[in-house]
Amino acid sequence: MTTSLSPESLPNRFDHAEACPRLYAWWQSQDLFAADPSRDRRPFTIVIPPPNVTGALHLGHALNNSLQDILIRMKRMQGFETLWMPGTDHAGIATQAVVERRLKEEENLTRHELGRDALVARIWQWKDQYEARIIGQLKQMGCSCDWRRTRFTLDDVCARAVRTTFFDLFRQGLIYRGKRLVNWDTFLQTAVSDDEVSHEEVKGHFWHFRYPVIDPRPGEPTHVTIATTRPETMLGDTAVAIHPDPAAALDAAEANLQDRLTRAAAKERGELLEQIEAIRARRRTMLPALEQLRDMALAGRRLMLPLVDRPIPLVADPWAKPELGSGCVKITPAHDPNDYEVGQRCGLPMVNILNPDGTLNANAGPYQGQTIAAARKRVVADLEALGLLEAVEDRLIELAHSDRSKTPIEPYLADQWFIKMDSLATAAMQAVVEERVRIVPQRYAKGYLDWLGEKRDWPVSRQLWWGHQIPVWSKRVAAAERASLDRQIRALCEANPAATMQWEGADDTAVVPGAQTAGASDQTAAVASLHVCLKQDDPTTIATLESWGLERSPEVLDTWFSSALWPHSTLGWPERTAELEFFYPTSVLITSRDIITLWVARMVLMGLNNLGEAPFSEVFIHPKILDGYGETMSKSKGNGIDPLDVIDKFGPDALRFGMAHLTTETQDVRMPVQFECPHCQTLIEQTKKNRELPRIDCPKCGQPFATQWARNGEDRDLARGAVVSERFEVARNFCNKLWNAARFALIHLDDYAPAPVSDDQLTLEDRWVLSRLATVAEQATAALESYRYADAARGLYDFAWDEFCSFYVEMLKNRLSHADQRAVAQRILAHTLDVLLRLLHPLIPFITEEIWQLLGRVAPQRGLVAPQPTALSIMTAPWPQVDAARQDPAIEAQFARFQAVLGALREIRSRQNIPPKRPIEFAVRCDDRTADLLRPMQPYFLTMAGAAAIAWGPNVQPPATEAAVTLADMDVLVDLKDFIDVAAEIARNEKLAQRLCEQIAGKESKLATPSFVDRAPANIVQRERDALTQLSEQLTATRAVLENLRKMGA
RNA sequence: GGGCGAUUAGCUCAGUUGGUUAGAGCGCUGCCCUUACAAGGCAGAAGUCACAGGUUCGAGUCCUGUAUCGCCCACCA
Repeated sequence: MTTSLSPESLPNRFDHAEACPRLYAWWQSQDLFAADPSRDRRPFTIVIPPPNVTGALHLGHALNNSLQDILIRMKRMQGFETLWMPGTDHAGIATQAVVERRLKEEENLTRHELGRDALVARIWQWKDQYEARIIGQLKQMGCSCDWRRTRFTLDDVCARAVRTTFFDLFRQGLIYRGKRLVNWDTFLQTAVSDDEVSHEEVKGHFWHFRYPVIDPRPGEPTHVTIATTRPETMLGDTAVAIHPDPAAALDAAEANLQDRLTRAAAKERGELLEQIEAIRARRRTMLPALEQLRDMALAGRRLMLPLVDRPIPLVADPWAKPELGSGCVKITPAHDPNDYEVGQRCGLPMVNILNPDGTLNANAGPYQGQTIAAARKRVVADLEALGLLEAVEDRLIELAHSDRSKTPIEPYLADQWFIKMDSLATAAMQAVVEERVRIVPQRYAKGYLDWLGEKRDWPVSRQLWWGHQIPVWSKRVAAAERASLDRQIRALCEANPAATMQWEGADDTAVVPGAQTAGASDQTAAVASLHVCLKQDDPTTIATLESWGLERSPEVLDTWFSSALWPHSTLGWPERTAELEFFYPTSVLITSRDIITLWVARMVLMGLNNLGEAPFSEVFIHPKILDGYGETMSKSKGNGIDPLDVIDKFGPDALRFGMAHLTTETQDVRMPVQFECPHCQTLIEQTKKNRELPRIDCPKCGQPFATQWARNGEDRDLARGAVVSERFEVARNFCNKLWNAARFALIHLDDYAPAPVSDDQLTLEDRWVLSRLATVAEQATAALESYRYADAARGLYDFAWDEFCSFYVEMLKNRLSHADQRAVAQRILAHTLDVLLRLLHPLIPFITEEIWQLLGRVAPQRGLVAPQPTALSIMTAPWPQVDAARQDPAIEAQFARFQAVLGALREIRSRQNIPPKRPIEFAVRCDDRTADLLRPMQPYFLTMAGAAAIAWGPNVQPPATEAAVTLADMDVLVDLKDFIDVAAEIARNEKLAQRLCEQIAGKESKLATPSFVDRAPANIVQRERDALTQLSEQLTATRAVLENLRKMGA
């Protein structure tokens, strides 16, 4: 790689738009990202949390991937054989929904009209497009993934891992068929997962209905009252429940409240007391009626379900809560998970009333064909007409909406494949408890353990087309047929180890949309289902199975199933590949907290099951990025930031450094968002109001620009305003500072000649900067190794800016102009910059590489003691060793003295408004040692503060007209000659004296407290005494100065 | 309902095991286009560390409670 620029003609800005793609392409051409398991080094592995191919990456991804690349790059420099495994996730429902929606919008087609194969082909096209875009974004961010190994959760390698795992679990008996309430999206006609459902509070009603009792006996109620927020579901009711022991349940409820009362805060007590009182009132007024209803239930009394005129039983079940409502609850087993449980316990039939498109089916009798909303109205009206509507309350209801289609979710029960979690979860919990998997920050381990501790079986089937199709062939078999089929299949499985079978018990309550009523009596018919799982798509076996009437499940697996295998499927498992042997288990997983359970826990569980070893030893959970209002960023809200907008404006290094700078141990990070006017670059604060506008008029230049909401042609033709955050300015400015410091170095290293340097040639500032550098290297390394990214970024920032640039480089300006000092100065400069670049490289890879290349041209041989040739790329340069011998607290303390005097001089200059070019004279009253130390620094006072020293030592006489700054143990006295602003100086000193008095008073009272003097550690007490002495001396000196000034003023 | 977290300068955030006078960046004020950098330099103003108790010789830091905000999980006939 060559650059034709000479150092003097380097631009004063790093041109990231030009340089970054060039550098990235060069890294790739040199194979610097490639991981090779045959190399004799220690492995360090990270698997990327595969981004969904749903769309482009957002700022959360930018954070996540920056943090991974930072670690990867440091480890690579530390000599590890480093693999960062890239890839993307097929993201089941999310991707299918996006493609389906486009299909509808652009071609007005549904997926059923297009057909399964064609739809899947469309989604593959979408995937190719977005995978390319995502990988492009990662590359622009500088991510050093081994791209040759890029995987996709639906590719052949991953598919094989999925098949193998599913088959294995199936054979172990850990996969079974069961019922689960699904969130049915009637628009997309598919089930959606819980995390794709958002709950909104809407105004709704709570209806109280009365169901007539069939043939009430004397003294019995004629009606039973129930309440519901979803009246139309009454068409699917198959019972009304009453608690089997209302008195005991009331006692239990009261005991529970009493227990809470003992722990409750004062504010909550009133409410609890009210509730207790309500229960007591119920015991007095309602208990007899409830017990009567219970007796009726036990006696087998039935109710007449109105509108469809279906007799339904009154059942006794503890799900009914006597402390709530009427004490009776309607039971709709096909549309409510709790009701389903009741149905199971009481042997109730299930009546599904819903078609897949959200209209009511034949089970709804006269309401068949109506939409839910229409049916709801009519059910209420019809019940009212019958005089069975007892009351209507207004109530806020949490209504579930599908994130994908924005339509209300309808819950109903469907057959699903489940994974038994008991043993798998226990193993995954142990891995964390025993710290074989360490979660950082540790507080997140609790959520992981709690979630796994519930051991809720994992429903893994989805009614989708995009995903790994479940490799199970099934048939419902009548009792008569069972024995012969069993014999056939059993023989087949014995002959073929890649086939395994399972009977599903006498379960005839399967409910699918549109299914007819399944009566309780059917259960006795003992129709069982036979399931055969195949490890491979072996055409002969499939043909055989199909000839026997088995059909493959149309369903696909939950997308998290394939994600759970990611750490080993990407390495080629179930093959024992060299990669798997070498790189598994991986080193660390870096992700955000919202998928600790969905993903992290399942990876641990599957890794343990498939390989007997957890997939990683550490999990780092990074913060979440919120907008300026503390809301999560999302494209649908309009407050999301595209990392490419940030890269365009600030550059990829600034994006990464900014991300690291934000990554503290907190769980959230706020990032106020601005629009950038494309005409005048003004930043316009994004508000909740303007973030949804299609166009915005720039308040500065008045010109309009488009936002992501631009829909009509006129708006779309406008220039688009980027959405950015000024929180990246710090990082951008830092990169610029570094670039210019490097420019200074390059300009002054033109005659660099590598020669050994001995310690006695080093000046105070050399020793100081080397000491600081060693400390910073140590701290930055420790910080990055323990995921304290912000500490690393801040430490390096402070050193580079405040110490290297503001002091060391400034001081070099003198020495470089002296021929006899130039060579040593150049050596230390080149060395310091070299080490600093290497420390910064993981954070800001592009700019450090560019400088590294340029530095290599003027100073190819660097090193503190003996010159050494440097690496071709900074990526392969060794990580700086911590040079403990260079750490010198004494030198740092001495340098601090110099800095203090310099600061005092600058303060006086500024206070007195002395023109910058006008030199001043000063004296320092201090002890002899300090004087000896500071005397050689005279040239620096001249160049850095425009101040010439006229005297040093304990007995210097103050100049006639002075301004003074009193430091810890010395006075800096400036001769102000004719330009003193006496009044200003008096005011300043008065203020200072007052502050000193306050501090002295504080210290004195502290030291006068016997308990402090007696009980605090001696060193602390001594420190207070020393401080008091020093403050008193400062006060005396300040008063003397004041007196002098007042004389002058008079 | 359960859990987790936050509250420090106008804004965004640091603040190690409790111990001198609580820091940074942005913004603000003043001076400077000083030959690496105006995306810069020098200096300055700005804080009742959310509130109330407690522990301690000593609390931004530890404990309890309150308020506000946020996130996760569960549930709501």
